[in-house]
Amino acid sequence: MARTAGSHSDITGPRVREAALKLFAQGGYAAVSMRAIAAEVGVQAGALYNYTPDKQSLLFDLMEGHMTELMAASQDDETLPADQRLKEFVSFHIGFHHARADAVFIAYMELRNLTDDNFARIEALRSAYESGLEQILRDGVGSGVFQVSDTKIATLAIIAMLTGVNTWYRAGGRLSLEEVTVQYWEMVRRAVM
Amino acid sequence: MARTAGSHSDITGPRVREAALKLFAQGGYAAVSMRAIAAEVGVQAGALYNYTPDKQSLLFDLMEGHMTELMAASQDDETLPADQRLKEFVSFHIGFHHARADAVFIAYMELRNLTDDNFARIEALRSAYESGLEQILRDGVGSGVFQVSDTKIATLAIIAMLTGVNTWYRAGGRLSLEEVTVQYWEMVRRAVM
DNA sequence: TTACTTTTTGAATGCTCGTTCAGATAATCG
DNA sequence: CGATTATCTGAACGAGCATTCAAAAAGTAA
Repeated sequence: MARTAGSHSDITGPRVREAALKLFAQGGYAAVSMRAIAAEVGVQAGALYNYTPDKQSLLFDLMEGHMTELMAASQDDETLPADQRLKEFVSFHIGFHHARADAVFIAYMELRNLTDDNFARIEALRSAYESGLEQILRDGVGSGVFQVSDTKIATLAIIAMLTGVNTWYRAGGRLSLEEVTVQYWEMVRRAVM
Repeated sequence: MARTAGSHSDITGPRVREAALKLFAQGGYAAVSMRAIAAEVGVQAGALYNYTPDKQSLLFDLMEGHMTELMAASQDDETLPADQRLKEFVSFHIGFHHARADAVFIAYMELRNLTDDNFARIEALRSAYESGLEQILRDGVGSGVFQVSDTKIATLAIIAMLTGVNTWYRAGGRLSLEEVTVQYWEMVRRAVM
């Protein structure tokens, strides 16, 4: 046997990334073997090297892809009042992260497995995302609608709080994601207004 | 060579646990070999098995030890007003977690490397700790000092926010831990009162 | 000192790891 | 169709993995 019927890089490539995403999130980068990823895809381990030069690049590509998507998806209309922008941020953050739980998990847990260069690039993206929120807070303080003594700390606190939803929320539970979002927005609003 | 000069289980035992804690936090459970732990201690890998039946038990003992310490250290005087109890909780949580950053990191990151039984025991401890905070919130709602519509969600949100300090705070930075604690208490207070 | 216990070494066991590559088969192109 | 390219297999490589254990040395107690 060699090339298999129906095989095509347009099909196998995405499946490799999906399998790696799922398995890395499940067991952690170090604990997942290339053979395990290959088995999930349904190929032999050697075939993976048509799609990534090595395991480390596979991890980095997943993380960079996630962070880039995050930056692309986050919108902020600076002409709106700060409280409205903040409400939109809360809603977006919870929704986006919930829809990509595996990628979020990896992006937070596997930073230490990146080379220094790769780490710096991911951190730059994360920092840019955080700056978006901080700008909202600063604008709100400037316009007098928020009372926040340290916008940097408030930024980190809010993001940690919102991202935490991913650790416990499961669809089909007591509350819908919309109800959860309402509750978090209420807490965030009161914390800064 | 065999037994080495000065060797004693009262000395080597703690050093094994310290080395494992440090290395697990640094590189992750799966990425750290028994040989690496042994090298950190200054013994051969075989000697570790005088102190743990296997690698998995070493991880579990560290996590259980951390969670047990956390439960033992957290105090809550139910006779005090709820807002005072909450303030004390915020201060305690930030301080305790900062002082044990490695153990906290492991306790949050390595849950998936536990067997089902061990996972259940750690989760029970975590749940008990969270219940302590939730009880404060419920009492505060009962006495009218807090306005919280869902104490369970508020509990999870507050803990995520406070634990997040560990991801960015480093001694010697712009703010002291006391200043950080004041800021977080202000946000928590406003979120629930 | 002698007998006994505690602690460690160092070698060995059987696996699994990431990665490479020649050869084989399928898809595609002219 | 035949020629070329794309994709995958299967075996192999050297290395490192967790764990075991007999033997050796150090500590301890009589």
